[in-house]
Formats: sequence, structure tokens, C-alpha cells
Amino acid sequence: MQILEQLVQLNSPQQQAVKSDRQHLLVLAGAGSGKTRVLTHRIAWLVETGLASPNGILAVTFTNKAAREMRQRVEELLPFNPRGMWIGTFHGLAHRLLKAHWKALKLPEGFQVLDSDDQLRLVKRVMTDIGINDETLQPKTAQWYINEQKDEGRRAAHVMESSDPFDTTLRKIYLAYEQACERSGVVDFGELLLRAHELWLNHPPILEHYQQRFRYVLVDEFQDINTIQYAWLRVLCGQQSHLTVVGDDDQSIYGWRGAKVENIQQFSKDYPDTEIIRLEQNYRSTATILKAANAVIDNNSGRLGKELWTTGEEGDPIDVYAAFNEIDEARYLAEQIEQLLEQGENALDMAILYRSNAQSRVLEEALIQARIPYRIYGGLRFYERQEVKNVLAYMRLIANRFDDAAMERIINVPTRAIGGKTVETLRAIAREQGCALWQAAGLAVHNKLLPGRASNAVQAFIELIDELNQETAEMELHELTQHVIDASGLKEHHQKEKGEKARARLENMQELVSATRNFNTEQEDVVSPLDAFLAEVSLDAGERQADDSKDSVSLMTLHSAKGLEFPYVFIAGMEESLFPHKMSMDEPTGLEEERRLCYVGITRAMRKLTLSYAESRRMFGNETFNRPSRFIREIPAPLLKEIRLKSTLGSGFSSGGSGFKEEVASGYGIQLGQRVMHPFFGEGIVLAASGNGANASVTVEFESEGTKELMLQYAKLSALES
DNA sequence: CCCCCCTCCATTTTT
DNA sequence: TGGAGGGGGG
Repeated sequence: MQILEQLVQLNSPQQQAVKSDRQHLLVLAGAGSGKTRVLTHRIAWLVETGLASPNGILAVTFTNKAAREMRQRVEELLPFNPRGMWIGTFHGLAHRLLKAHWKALKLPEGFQVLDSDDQLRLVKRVMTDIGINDETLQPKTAQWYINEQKDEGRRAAHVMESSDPFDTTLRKIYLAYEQACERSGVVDFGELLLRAHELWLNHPPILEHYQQRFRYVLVDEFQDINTIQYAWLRVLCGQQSHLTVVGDDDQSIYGWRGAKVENIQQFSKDYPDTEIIRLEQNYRSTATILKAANAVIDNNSGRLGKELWTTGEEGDPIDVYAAFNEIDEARYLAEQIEQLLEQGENALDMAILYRSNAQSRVLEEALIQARIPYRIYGGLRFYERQEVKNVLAYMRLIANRFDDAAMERIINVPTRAIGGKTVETLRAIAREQGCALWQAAGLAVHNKLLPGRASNAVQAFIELIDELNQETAEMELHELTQHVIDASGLKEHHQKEKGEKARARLENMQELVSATRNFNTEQEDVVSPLDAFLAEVSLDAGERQADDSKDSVSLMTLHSAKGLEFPYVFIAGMEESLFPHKMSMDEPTGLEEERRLCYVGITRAMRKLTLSYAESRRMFGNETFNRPSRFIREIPAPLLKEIRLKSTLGSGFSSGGSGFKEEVASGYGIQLGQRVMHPFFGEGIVLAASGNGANASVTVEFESEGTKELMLQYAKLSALES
């Protein structure tokens, strides 16, 4: 068997995991320990030994990219092309289920998926509809709340009544939003999961069918799974199925968006027969880098426990550069990269990682100046671009006339004299009648509820969409797309604009046509290619990276670096308040997640890791002085090599504190970095200053009270000897 | 209806 | 500091 030859290349715990016949298997896979390898080999093993038919396998991942990779690698391992395996994301699989069982779920057959941008628009609209225009409650907050509830498996009706007026309002919005989605026949991301779960709970025969079918269920990145996803898995697997989960509690960095690391611990409680296998041998990094990673993560509590090791070499020490400010930091990194390039290294092997996107600007400037090609991960994705979304909105409206989000988006794009006033009238009608905007528009025209000009414009819009629908009925998907672009006026609209941006917009619309041309409509269970394409687009917004194909250095946040590896990794901005970020460092759970993020960052490096921090950094226009990140201090000193320019003042991270000697505001006797005493808050250290004269204020980090901003004029601060 | 100016705000991101 | 969104003016 082909798979047996492959298995020889795996180490012993990896083989054990691949071949385990225990019903419940938990693989704790450290960074770079061959996690995906184990998962794909296990699937191939199950299929080739006949333990499972491809039909009986369901594998779940978190991202589309991971799903594609998994499928491809499994196919490469097998001597034949397996058919019938379900490999996909939670949302993708849920969508597939809803498509198959729309009737049982009382969904319209051609229901559409709402992405977060559309969702926010709908939330905004719902809020105006039910008359909530409280400035203290932003639509974003309401959207966050709705998603949080759905992630926890709660519908509006299930949310507990609360005496808190804020909660009551949010609940009201959630309820109205649910109704709006229902009217429009749209489903958001959380709804996909919620409905898929309800499908199991409310339709035992359907559940039984899938339970019979999927005897082997495998889950990747288990530490990122949220409540509803775990619940869905548990019901599906019931008493009979084999469930393999692979994850790393130390790499859980998405707690803030609902992921529950606790599920890893919960798993072996829920299934007491669970076999736990640890993958600790690392094939990626030098021993030095692994020691640093182990030392940092060791500061977290409640870990399941793992220690990475390697048979490889010690490698270079970790460089720590103490920059004077963020510009100096960027300059140094560019210089180091330049040197590596001169030594013949490839730019593709290098990455600069940072905590927040705002840091990228200074880095970019330095790279441009040094003429180093780079690419930034994290911009807009293809299907998120305005011009592309506009075309898609026309297509969505053709597919489903009740899609309010789509209609709102394009009713006046390009401008056709349907202004805010008119749209508001249509909304009011829709609200009164409890119908979709489309029907409201029809009513308004028919019953002459609008002023003449507006009425004509609305009627023209209705006719436009109906015409587009008729004209494209027999067309191939890509012809339809092209026709929509030409006939909707979008093409003309963007042609009239001038500048580089407008040209890019036109190109992107053409790119969309190419995408539809290449779209595979030959898949199983495709009823309408248009519906299928729209669903695919909502569920996978495309690559995040810039299209530049030259060899270039990668710039990205630590979060986006998860799952990647580079021989040379630079982590910039290793400062308290930035990393760990000040928004997360007060709570132990927040701080521990930051630490895991640091662990993720360190373990991206294969050959050489460089950390840098700036003693002074301009943030939001203010000069701030942060101490070097505690994470640097958590790395054993012998692993580090401190680099510091002769001209730089200060005593370095090892002894804490730096030599700031700038008078903040004359007359107060307060300097940056100075220890001060406050009558209520006690002792603290001055971190930043802003304003002058009567407006002068300082940011002080107190030992017990955290960080506070104080007006010098009022705060009774006294300077202490340091 | 569009454009400009002012104000406000400021992790991390997938589906 | 800079980007986004809202409001007001042309």
C-alpha cells in the first residue's frame, strides 16, 4: 500500500496518531510538529486500509485555504482520486447542509449568504427602522453582539431578559434583525452554523442519515472552535462516530472572537476514552528559537503542557535591537534585510511581523527608501472591493429580488436620482407592510406614493433589474456578469472617473468576469450556477495578499502569520502597551492570549529570529515611551544578543527603565519616565505626555491602579527620586 | 448631488 | 498622526 511507504517517514507519535483506532483522539500538536501531515496521513490511512470509505469521512477546517490544502494533500497521498469525502470549513459544510435541506429548515430555496459588510448595513438599517439612534450604541456594537449570541448558540428569543437597558436594546435589535434576515431570505455566517445545529436537533431522521454516513470526523485547529461549532460536532458524532481533533492550546489567539480554548480540555471530559497524543518534535526552528518559545509560553497557567524539541542545531542567538524610535527601528530592519539580500538570501524567506496594522506604515517607508520589494498581507480582499461588491449586488438582486442588503447597496449606484429621501420612503413602506424593499418599491410606484420624478426613477430601476434578469436568463455565468457590468451603468460610471484608482476599478470588474468564467459549475448538487457562485464568493472572499509576484519581503500582523514559516523572522514593536497590547494586558486571560501570540510569532522563525523595540514611539501624534515588552525578559538572557547603537541613551531592557530626560511641561517638574506619587493612586511612572500649558496632561502607569491619563493642572502629582 | 471640512477615533480577523 | 464618516455648503 502506498500509505505504508509514506508512514515510514513519520516519527513515532505521528504514526501513533495516524494509526490510532481509539474512537476519540486528541492530538496536541505543537508549532511546526507536522500537524497537517498527521491529519492528511490519517485520512489516507483510513481510506486505504478500508477502515473508512471516502464517503464516510468528514474533515473540518477553519479557513478555505486550509481546506483546499488538506484536500490536495490527501489526494496526493492516495493512489486514486477519492470521491465523496466532505472536506471544508465549518461554514462551507453548514452551507452545504442548508442547501440540501432548505425545505426542512423553512428557508427559501435560493437563500443568499450575507458577509460582514452586508450584515453591518442591515444592522444599521434595522436600527433606524426601529427608531434607535442612540449615539452611545454603534451599529458595530450591535453587530458584534448579534454575532456573539449566535456563536454561543443563542437566538434572540433565547437571550435572557435583562434589567440593563443597554442589553434590552441590543436584544430588540437582534430580534428585529432576525426578522429582517428572514424577510430578505438571507443568512449570515453565524446563522449558517446555528441552522446547521438546529437541523440536527429538530430533524432526527436527517441527523441519523448523516450519523450513519460520517463514521470518521476530523477537526483541524480545534483550539479555535467556538461553542456552536463544538455543539454541532458533538451532536453529529453522537455515540457512534470516530472523532479526531488536532489543535494546540498554546496557539489559541482568537479568544476575542468567540473561540473557546476550553473546548480542548472539555473534549477529554466529554469523551473519557480519549487518547491524547502529543507532537512535540519540531521540524522547523533552531534549538535556540524553540528554547525561547518554550520559556515564554511557560509563563501561562492552565496549559495542557508541551515542550518543543529538535534534533537540529542550536543556531544563532536571537538579536534584540533597542531602537531610539520607530523610525530607527524600521531603518535597522531594512538594513538587516538588505544585508541578507546581499548575502544572496531570498526576500521571500523574510518576514516582518507586528502586533497592529498601524505599525506597517513606517516599516514600508523604510523599505521603499532601501528599495527592498515587499508585500503587505492584510489589505482588502478581492471580493470585498467596492466595485466588485456592486456588481455582485446586481447579481444577487437578479437571483433574489428580496435581498434588501443588495438592493440598498445599488439602488442608487450609479446615481439614478434615487436619493436618501426616496429610499427612506421605500423603507417606511417596507416596514409598514412587513415586506421586502423590492415589493415596497413596486407598491410605491403602483400606488403613486412618491413624487413624480422619484417615482419614474424607481420604476426605471425595477425595470432595469427585471430586464437584466430576462436578458441573462439563458446566458453563461460569465456572460451574465459581463452583461450586468455593461448594462447596469457601472462600467460607464467608473469610466467617467479619472485616475489610477478608476482604472484599477475597471480592471477589477473585468477580473470578476474572469473569475466567473473559471468558476466550476460542474460540481455536484449545483442547481443554479449564479446561486452557487454567489455563495462561494460570500464564503471565501479570496486571498488577502497583494498581487505582487516579485520576490518580496512579507509584512503582516502576528495573527495573520499563524500557520506560516520563514527562515528569517523579525518581530517589531516589542514594547509594553503595544505587545502585549494595552487593551489586553489588564486581564490575565487577555495577557495570556497576547503571550500565546508571542509564542506563535517566535515559532514562525526557522533559522534566525530578530526582535526589536523602540524606546520612543509616536502613536496617534503623541510621543510615547514604553518599556521593552515583558516577553523579551521572559526569554532566558543567554539566548539573546542585545544590539544597541553607541549613540543611544539608556540602560537596556535587562535592567528595565530607559534614560528619558525630556521635561514635559515646565513648571511641573515632571519628566517622561519619572516616578511620581499621586494622593489616591499611589506610585507610578510617567509614560507619555501631551498638550501644553493648561491642557498639559500625562499618562501615568500606576503600580496598583493601571494606566491613567491625568491633567497636570488638577492632578496632585509629586515627583519622586528614582 | 457632490465635495470638502470637521470631528472623532484608534488591536488582532474568518467565515 | 491619519482615516473614516457625518454634516453643511456650493
